[in-house]
Amino acid sequence: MKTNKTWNQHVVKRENKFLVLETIIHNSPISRADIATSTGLNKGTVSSLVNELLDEKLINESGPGKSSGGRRPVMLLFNQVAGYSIGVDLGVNYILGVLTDLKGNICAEQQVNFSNLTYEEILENVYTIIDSLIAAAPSTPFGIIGIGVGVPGVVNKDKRILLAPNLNWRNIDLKSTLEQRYRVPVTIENEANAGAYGEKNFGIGKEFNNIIYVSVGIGIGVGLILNGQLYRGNNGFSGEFGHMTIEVDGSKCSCGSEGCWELYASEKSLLLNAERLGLKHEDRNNLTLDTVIDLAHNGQIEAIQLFEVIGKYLGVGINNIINIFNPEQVIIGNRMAEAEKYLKKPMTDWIHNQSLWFSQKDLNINFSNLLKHSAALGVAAFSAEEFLYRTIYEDKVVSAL
Amino acid sequence: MKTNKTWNQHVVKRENKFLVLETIIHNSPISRADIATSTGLNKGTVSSLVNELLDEKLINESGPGKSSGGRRPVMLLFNQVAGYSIGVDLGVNYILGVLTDLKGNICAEQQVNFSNLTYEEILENVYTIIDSLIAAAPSTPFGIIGIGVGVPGVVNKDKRILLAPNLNWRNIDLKSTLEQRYRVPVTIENEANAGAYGEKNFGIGKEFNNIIYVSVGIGIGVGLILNGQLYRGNNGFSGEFGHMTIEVDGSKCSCGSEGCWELYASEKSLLLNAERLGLKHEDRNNLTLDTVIDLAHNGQIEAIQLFEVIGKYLGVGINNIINIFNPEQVIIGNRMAEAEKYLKKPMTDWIHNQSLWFSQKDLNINFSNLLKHSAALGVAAFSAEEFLYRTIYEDKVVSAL
DNA sequence: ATCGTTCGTCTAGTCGATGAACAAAGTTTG
DNA sequence: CAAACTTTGTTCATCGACTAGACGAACGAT
Repeated sequence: MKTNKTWNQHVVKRENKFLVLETIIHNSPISRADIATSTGLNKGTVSSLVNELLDEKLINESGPGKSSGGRRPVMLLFNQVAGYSIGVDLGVNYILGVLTDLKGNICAEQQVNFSNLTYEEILENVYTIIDSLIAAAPSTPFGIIGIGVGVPGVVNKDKRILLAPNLNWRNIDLKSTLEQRYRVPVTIENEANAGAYGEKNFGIGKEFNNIIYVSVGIGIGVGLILNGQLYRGNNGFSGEFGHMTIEVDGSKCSCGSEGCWELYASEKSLLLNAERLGLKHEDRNNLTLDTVIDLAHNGQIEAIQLFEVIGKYLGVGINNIINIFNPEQVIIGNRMAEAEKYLKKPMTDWIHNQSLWFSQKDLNINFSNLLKHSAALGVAAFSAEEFLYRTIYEDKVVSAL
Repeated sequence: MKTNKTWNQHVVKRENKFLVLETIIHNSPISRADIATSTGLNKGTVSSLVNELLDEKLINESGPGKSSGGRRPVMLLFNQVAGYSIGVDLGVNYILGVLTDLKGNICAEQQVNFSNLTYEEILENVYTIIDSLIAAAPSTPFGIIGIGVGVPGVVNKDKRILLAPNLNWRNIDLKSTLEQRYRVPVTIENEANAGAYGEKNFGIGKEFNNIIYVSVGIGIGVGLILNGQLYRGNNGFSGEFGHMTIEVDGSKCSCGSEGCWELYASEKSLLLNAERLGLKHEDRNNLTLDTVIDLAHNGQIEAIQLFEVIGKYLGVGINNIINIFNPEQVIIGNRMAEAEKYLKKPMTDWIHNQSLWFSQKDLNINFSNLLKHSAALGVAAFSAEEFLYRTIYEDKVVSAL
């Protein structure tokens, strides 16, 4: 990538320092000598950069490692507990908050479920969750290094929530609200983007660089990792795949268009179909995704067939995704991923039959393995990554992420 | 962008040298002093880099410029005639070759039309065209710096043509064939990718960084410029938008799937519909796109209505594109763009009615202004760009483009 | 003619990467 | 067990690219 920036030795140093840090993060424990060979940097250079990182408390020396026929190396570890990050997944009917160390390990977790709350009430719940996560954080050199929030809606480049239809939110500046209260950097991100980032960093997408993460919940959103980077579009609105037309002149969608994908393949559509069938759970009368899954588990054929329909339509949309992006990996995530057992076959059958043969080369189709944690971990990782940038670039350069 | 590479002073120098060259290319005539202020580099640094570029014949000094109250600056010009590039657009029923200078100005042009030729026959035509373009090139320091070919099919990362359905080609290594004959670097690229690159560099897309170029010919292909760079997908197969399903269980497509976009919005579909209607041109009996356009120009209502249908379906697909990519610009190119007059209104009407309001912010929908030249100019530009990289990076580093 | 301004070059200085030498701490071998 | 070899990590002199600032040249304005 051509960056239209001038290069000088200061940039070189920062870039190399970041490279050394990343090498330690992803390969710890690792010795100075190994860093030198794996990065191609000179031993002396690595030594001096490592010493700076030690001074900044970003890494630690652990005891000596195994000898390979000579002096034993001093192993270096990423100091993943130098600070803690908070990630909040703000769903349509739940809030999930996690406290993670800098490497994305979950140290504490809080969840509340609700329905039909006002913005103010939801905000109170968010405060409560964040407060208790902060209280749960050990005392560390850097403390809480940032808060990330994933929302089921459209977020613009200034991190303002333009529209969250299922929450009935419009034009909300949650970022400033939280920053004023907690005095730490806050980032707001679309839930699908966050989930994609979570899967890329901690989940099943670790090894891949062109990932399409399909978040199937009440609606459908898509997060795009292209060439290893999150693609957000011109204004931050990319991935509104839920409103991709798959049936011209199909049923009307609330978005104003017709035949949108999420009318056929989302949780909303599943529940609608279930209701139409008059499906009922033994001990409840209010249908939810979980109840339908229960029914399927109990072997009820209608419930299983409902999932098979959803699976086929997921296949239709994913087939489009494959033709468009030629991705390495497609990940199905969010709540619907829990029905993998019933969705997988009809979905992959459709894809194998319909997709162009060359597109199926090197293609992986997976269900999320982080399940409900994808988005929360993703936003927490955004904060952690930005914190490392800030620390290395010392002068308040905001990450160009 | 994080490149997992080490940085040292050599990289810094090359990068700055390339930056200076780009500044001259895009702002010539420009003085050394202006380059310094606009790049942020020191005057001395610029001076020494400029002198190297002069030695390498990549730039020229022209006479003194206007004084702004002091010594008159020496103006620098990009030596756009240091070498010439050849771009070939290999269509389904035509070959268009252009000879361009390094800035993309067309110096010579050759076209032949044909139908139903074998690979060998087409190859002969390509040779003839390239030979005559080479003969037309003035003698220059670097001569012909490369040949680019755009093809209507799927090209993998090794530049092998895996499949060109409308030419009935499979697994063809045109790159090696041409390189052996002409002994210059050859690049093969999908026609839509090439067109996108052409429009981004020379056409209506100059000012934009997130461009979706929709090439509407016999089939439909799409070239993606995301964050200023061509996105090719994991294996180079991205942009097979023609086979995006827009109608589940719609008509069968040759690709094996159903309801593909290009069944509704391409030249192929236009001609099919025209035939069904029994449309006939005065003096010909074989229908082509041009004849239908002629009929529309003559006010024949059925022909105009045919275009309106195509326009609507173009709108359907482009609406999907907008929801998916949140682009800055969508460009409709290739042969169908010539019918802009009849397509535009039904297309934009559909889009304005169906697209989410926030997606339409900062969105430009344009028809190509390079018309049939987009792809040929694009591939020529690939070669030119790679030549500059090679020259600056001297040791045979292949462009990471 | 003189003064102030701008352009481009030149020189000394700074900073970071590099390579080589070296000390420290191991292992292997006879 | 001692000698020889290996590997690790530090130190130091050197190199190369950028920078700041001085300087002369060229030009406009007074």
